Amino acid sequence: MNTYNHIAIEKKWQKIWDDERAFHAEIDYSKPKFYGLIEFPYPSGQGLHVGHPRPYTAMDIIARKRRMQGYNVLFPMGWDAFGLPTENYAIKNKIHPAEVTKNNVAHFKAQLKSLGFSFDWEREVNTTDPGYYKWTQWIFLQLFKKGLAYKKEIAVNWCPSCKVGLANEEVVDGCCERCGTPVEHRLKTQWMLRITEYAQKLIDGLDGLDFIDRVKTQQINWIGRSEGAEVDFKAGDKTLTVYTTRPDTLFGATYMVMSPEHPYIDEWKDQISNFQEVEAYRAFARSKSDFERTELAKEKTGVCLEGIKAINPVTGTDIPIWISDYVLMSYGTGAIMAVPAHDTRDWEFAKKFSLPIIEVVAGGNVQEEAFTDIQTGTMVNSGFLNGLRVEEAKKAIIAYLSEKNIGHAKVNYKLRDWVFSRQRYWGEPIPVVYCEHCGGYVPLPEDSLPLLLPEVESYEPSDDGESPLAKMTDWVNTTCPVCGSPATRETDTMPQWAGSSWYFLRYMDPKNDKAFASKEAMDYWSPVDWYNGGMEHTTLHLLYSRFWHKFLYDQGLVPTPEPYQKRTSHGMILGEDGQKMSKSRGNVVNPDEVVADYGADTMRLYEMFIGDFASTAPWSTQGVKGCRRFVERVWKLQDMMTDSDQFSPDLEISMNRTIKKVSLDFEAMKFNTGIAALMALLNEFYAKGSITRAEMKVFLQMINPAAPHFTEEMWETLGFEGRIYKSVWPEWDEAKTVDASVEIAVQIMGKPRSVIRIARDADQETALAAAKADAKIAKLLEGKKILKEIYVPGRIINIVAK
RNA sequence: GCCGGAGUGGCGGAAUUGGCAGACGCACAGGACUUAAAAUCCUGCGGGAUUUAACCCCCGUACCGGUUCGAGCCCGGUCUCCGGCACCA
Repeated sequence: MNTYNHIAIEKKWQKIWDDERAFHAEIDYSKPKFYGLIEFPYPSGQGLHVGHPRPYTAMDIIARKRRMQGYNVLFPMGWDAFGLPTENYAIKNKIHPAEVTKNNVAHFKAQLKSLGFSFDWEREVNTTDPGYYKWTQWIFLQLFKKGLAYKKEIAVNWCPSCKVGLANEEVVDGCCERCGTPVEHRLKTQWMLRITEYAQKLIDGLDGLDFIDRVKTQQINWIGRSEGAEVDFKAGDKTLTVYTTRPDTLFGATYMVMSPEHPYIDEWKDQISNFQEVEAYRAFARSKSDFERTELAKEKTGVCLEGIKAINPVTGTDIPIWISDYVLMSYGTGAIMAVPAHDTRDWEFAKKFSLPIIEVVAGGNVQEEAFTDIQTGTMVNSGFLNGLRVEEAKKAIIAYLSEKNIGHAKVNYKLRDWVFSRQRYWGEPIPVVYCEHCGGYVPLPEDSLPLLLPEVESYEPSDDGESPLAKMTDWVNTTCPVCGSPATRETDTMPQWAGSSWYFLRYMDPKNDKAFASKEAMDYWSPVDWYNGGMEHTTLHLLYSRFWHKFLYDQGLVPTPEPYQKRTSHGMILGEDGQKMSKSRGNVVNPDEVVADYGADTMRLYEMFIGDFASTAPWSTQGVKGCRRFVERVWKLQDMMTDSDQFSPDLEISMNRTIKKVSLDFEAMKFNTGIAALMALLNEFYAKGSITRAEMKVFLQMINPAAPHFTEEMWETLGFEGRIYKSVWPEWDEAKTVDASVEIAVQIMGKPRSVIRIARDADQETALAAAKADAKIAKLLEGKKILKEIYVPGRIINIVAK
């Protein structure tokens, strides 16, 4: 037997697979299909990280197994290549970002190929390719035409280091997700996408989907639906509307609070006697960054608007209006009714400023703390609501408000519209022009797409927050496609999330230049059957792409209301020291070295064997060696093989059990236990000192999806027919997964005392007789009275005796 | 603070979902082979008590209590860790 040379073997088979177009998804729409998807990487300059292959190997195993089970499999790969790091690298090294991208992609691709993934490379996509972003722009135009893309002056999260506006989802603890710099607020005109329009649909759509629960709950929490009511208060000469989830406590509203940004404040300027003080507070609130707002002690601050009074609509009482930054302009109406007795924040505020606290739900001590329980309380001090329970009172007050026309039920969402523009170069140009004559933004004609990124001298963004494209006056100044008047191009570009919001559709028909994908291709391949990705994308990419897809569905452009049928998630791989891998810690494992030293097959097996797929796990070089040892032991089976084309009788059950376990475990992403079962079976072959040809065939097939190279090599060497990747996945015989006789434990008083071997389907009488005949059991039962006997066939016998 | 998830040997982790806790791998120890080492193969490996040896016995799945013939798994309470959200009215 030749020695195992992973370098030669892996190179050989990677070339053969390429030459044979082994993993090309057929355009044969009559076969059953399987569309498996993993998140396409951002091709960074650092190259592949050992974290990348974990989900890729997992889905590769599923894809390879499904092919062996007769499916037409689409398992594609591409590049999410727009983005800041490339642009920053380009600026620093004076290379065009497109050039940087090209180099990085080539490096990534070589690394992925060295791992032997069965991607259909003929369907490779790249978001920075004009043939691709043409359709990103096209979809944007559809959103624009339906009023879902709009421009608005808003206070954006501004990262002073990246010099770019950020979406809410990109701000973590008040800091820039990417560089950690505290985010500031800046007023800027930004393109927005009306994802809020789809808030309810995004919640409802989750119902029929096979997403892991963590993902569903996180999306639901992020969307943040709440049910309540809007109530109108007379306030000065105006009507001030508030949103509340506790309309039942209206009788306890002893003051109101407006956000410092509320527009009424300026309109009341002449009537507010302490306006200077109010202005000072507003300036103070404005200067606080998000970081300070979340990190600083949540000590309540605020100023009373002197000279303006509101009236509680149910009690008729005059109540004061305050402004405070604990009320946000971006949620509800930007104003609240304060019920200090039953809301923790209002209670703190009322205590600090000595405002009256009136109990309207009995059950707590509202002088000590706010009583917020909605289950147990009964209404008091509340006129016609007295005596009702909270839920009843909510209905009653809403009915009353509706009848008087001063309020109504209302649903609110925490989700906010998606800030869609970036003041950077390396992104998709937004295909609109601003035309004075037409009085606004005019979309470019669809047949003029793609709108190419112009060549610029310098990619550097400016401190004033203008995109590098703004400096390109030749490009910016154009004519309006509608009226022909002079017009200016939009100079902001799209965020990185744009291209990834629909890429799975492009894979279905990647070269189409008439449409983003043909109806035929989408009807066949949609939806993605299984999408595995990181938890960190739950409220970003995953939510954004569901939104785009739902929009496209509503326009009749895609066949399914949801893009992904199933979503699973993998855990992170930590450094050997249990810490997150990072350059500064010096604990980064380079996948190229692992592949070179141990081989791709070992690397793949190890990453699957490392632990529970969904959990984080630390890297272990010793563990890698253990998997290499497994590969070599399998390799050495060649010397032990006999010619028999049957399973040997004493291994028949093990064989069938292992086929079943591996088949089911892989399907459930329990790769660690699936591989453990293969190792256990290997140990059986070693214990026996031989393996039959029939056993070898099935054994190699089961290992193949996880470790495709050396199994293919052994398949060929041993003279099995064709290619292993084209062979048919083994089936198990359920009847042969169980032995006729079985060992079961015999307990006395719940403690295991002995083990007996009896027929699997032995009846209670036989089983108990056998148990009592056991010497140990007989001895322990001597002189005792049997009170109860439990027999669970195939599992256990428990005898209760005193 | 709120919402999720978890806590099992020296380590990564198993446990048919209420039925012999610790599969499989790593590390470690002993043995075989070797001039020797590595590699490889075999054996052992939760803790304790006891023993010439085997059997046997006790304890053990973060902690306290409960349900059950039987609990790592279910219920009540406590602690710790991880993830998400966080002044959302």
